[in-house]
Amino acid sequence: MKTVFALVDCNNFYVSCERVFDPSLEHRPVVVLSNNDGCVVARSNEAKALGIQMGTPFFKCRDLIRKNSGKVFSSNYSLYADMSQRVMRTLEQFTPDFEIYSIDEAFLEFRAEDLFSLEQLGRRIKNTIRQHTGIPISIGIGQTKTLAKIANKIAKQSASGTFDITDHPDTDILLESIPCNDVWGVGMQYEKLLKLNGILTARNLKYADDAWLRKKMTVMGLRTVWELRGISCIPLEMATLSKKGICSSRSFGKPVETLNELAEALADYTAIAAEKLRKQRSVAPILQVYLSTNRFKPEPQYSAHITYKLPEATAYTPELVRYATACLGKIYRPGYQYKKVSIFFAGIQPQKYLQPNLFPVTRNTFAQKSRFMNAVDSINGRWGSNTAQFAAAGIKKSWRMRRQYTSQHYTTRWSDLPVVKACKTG
DNA sequence: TCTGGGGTCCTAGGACCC
DNA sequence: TCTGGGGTCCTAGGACCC
Repeated sequence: MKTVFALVDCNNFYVSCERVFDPSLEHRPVVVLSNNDGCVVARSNEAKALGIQMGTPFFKCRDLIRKNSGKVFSSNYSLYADMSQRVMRTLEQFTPDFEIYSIDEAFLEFRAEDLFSLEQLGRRIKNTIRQHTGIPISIGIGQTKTLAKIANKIAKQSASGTFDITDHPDTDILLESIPCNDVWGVGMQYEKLLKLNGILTARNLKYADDAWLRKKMTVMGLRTVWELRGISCIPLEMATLSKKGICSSRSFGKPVETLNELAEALADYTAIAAEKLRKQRSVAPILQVYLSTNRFKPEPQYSAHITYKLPEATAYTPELVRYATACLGKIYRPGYQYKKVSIFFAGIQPQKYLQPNLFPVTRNTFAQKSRFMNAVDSINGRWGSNTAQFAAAGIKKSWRMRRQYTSQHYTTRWSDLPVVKACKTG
């Protein structure tokens, strides 16, 4: 059975989410910043035209944006996650063979013979998403996921916003115009390696030697190249798999020196990661704590990490906070200006396979701990995160990240609902 | 003043086993 | 004089993605 893949990608997703609720942002340079208002992570086409690159530190382009009457937003993840869900729910209506690839991308698979015109189908999807959610998208169609990705890049440049590479008389001509680092799976390191070996375009890559690729870029690289040749090697992944590692990490709004404040922040992040753990009904047997200063500053640098194997895997926040705090105490050195602390849970396993320790480590039973955590999670689910939180995470939280330009929670908070004003006509 | 956060997969090498 | 072969598991590190 011959199938084709369509890659749907939301255009400038975070910016588009903001624009849905504020039409005055159309035709203006708009950027959305990363956590802590650090770097640019989304740009409108007008901002791209000003030469603002993905990942540019905000302080380097602030003036340029201001001079061009641009608008800046801190990231508003609850808004973007909610809008993403709406897009995905609409996409699902077009095929059961559907993979959510990221917050703003999805792969759809179709049986080629079922379809009259792929290009037409693409346009129908695009119009429906626009009508239902207000988000503009681009669609690329190809015989493999990698080719669909390339088709999507081409679609973004076209007026229609869709492009079907299966329909093209000579793909080699198209691939000739694509630099090899634009191919999905080729990053900076491989780009350098390929360049050294005279491989500059996607077309060069397509005809590179298999044995050499296998040796230099592992099976992953070989898979990518076969996909360029039209042989599908990367299947659709429809099930959402449980995470194998869960991390929570944020840099501070201002440098932090004391162990006390670091421990507060770490407790806060540990509670966030533990909630994710419980959400997928897992427990963690191993935790890692990372600590580091600001590598961009000329001051003395220090970074360290420590791995700790728990006596018994758990998702119980108070226990995890206790272990994490003890780990932090071991790697903390006074006299440094710290920028970031992180927690990482590894070796994650389903809670139902939990191997209890022969010698119980706490007096509370598993059932008691579960009931307590369930109560905390449902309070926060109902009334908003941080409604119930642990005192270890502090009250003042002076280390908290900067978010100076946040928009409203238009779709997830009653008090922030957009208001439609009536106006007289005629 | 000011530089993000959260994941995946693969490989090489060492420890350990019989 | 002379010191095997084959396997598994774990970890660190490196590549990639959005």
